[in-house]
Amino acid sequence: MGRHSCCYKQKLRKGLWSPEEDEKLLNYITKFGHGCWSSVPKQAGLQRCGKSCRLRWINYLRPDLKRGTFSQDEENLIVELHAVLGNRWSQIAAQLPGRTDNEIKNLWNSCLKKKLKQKGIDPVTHKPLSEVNNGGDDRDSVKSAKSSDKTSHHTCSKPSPALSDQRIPSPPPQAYTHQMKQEDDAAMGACISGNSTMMANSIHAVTRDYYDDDSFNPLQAMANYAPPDADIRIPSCSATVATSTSPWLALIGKSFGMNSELNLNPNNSTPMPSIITQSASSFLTSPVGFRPSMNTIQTESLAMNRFWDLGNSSSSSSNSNRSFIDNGAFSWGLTDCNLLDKEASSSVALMEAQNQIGGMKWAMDYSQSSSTLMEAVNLHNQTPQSLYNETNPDGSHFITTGTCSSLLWPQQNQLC
DNA sequence: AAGTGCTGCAACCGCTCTCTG
DNA sequence: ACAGAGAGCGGTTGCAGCACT
Repeated sequence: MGRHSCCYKQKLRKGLWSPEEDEKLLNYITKFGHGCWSSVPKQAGLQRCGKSCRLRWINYLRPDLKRGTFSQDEENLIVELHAVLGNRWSQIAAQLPGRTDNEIKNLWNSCLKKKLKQKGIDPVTHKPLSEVNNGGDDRDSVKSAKSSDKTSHHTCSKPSPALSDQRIPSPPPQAYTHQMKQEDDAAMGACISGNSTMMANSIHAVTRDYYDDDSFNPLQAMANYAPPDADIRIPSCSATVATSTSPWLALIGKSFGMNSELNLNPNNSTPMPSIITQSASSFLTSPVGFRPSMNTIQTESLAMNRFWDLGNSSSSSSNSNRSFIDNGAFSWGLTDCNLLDKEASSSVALMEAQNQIGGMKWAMDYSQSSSTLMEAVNLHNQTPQSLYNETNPDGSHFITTGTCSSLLWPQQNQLC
């Protein structure tokens, strides 16, 4: 416990900021920028620590802040994002222009949690409260009940860890066998072709990689493995994707862990819960991806030998074509929903699915053809790499990489 | 009018990560 | 490789203002 080290050195003001202090800070940063925060208070003539100045600027003085109450759309988006990202307030805030993480965090703790509970949804797991209570582990609810018997919200104890706090451990080293690849290929193919029986297997195939259970959440994993400055984009645009035509959506819905009873039969038109549909559809119908940091790749991703695809399904009824580019870190999901559409392909001059692996950059040029063999270029040594147009059991196609696979499966030549 | 409890917001605290020397 | 400083994040607390008795 104690004050930040910089505050020990001299007697610094704490507490609320006066209008004069605000003006000094605003004037200084407007003229000179903040640069090194620790030097800001001195330069600006403030008896504050740099940390306090930074916070005041970010949460209150920044000119691009949108003040005022949150709209219903914003609240909905926060709930959706929280379901995916957990208490990653800064990442949630990144999706809401003009809003700060602190603001969103306060809104969540003071308002949205209650609203969800009133709707019978557990704010931690985003599952129905009845389900959570049955599990007997609704710690947050228990605590809330206890604290409500007392005095104020301040008596709330530390909430149970959200999904985001449950860091996904590095997967155990695992040899990648021919059989496993075949299973994965079949599973992915099934995922694409909409074969319901095989799709069930595909879920298993995807999740089995790391945890031997269905709790694995690829979106959560993506967020967890992403570096703090990662460019994770979950655009708010929300095209309608019918679950009946989008097995991949069903897969992601399952992976969200929000509805374990999700019917995976693509011919079944049972609507998904709206929160899943919206989250998943917005996720899937827009370019999504992030650039893993080198550290991430070196320390975590390269230790894996299997990865998942984060592409998006076609929003049309066609689920036959799909591109996933396995590159050893994550399969980049930069495939636009129309990318493989022939008419649209010409407009996509260069859809870059670029990543860095050990200093190599990969770029996929989709401008040549949308349905035949494509070329990937290793930018590092300019070596063309082949992409293969593969055929699903039902005759539909999907695209996968050739030589790139040696990165995905580094032990390809030493298969068990 | 005074006391009490509740609420929402702003700010602080401690921790972790990253950068730099 | 290591230590220290800075930046950023999420959890927590302090407090002003409001509602209610």
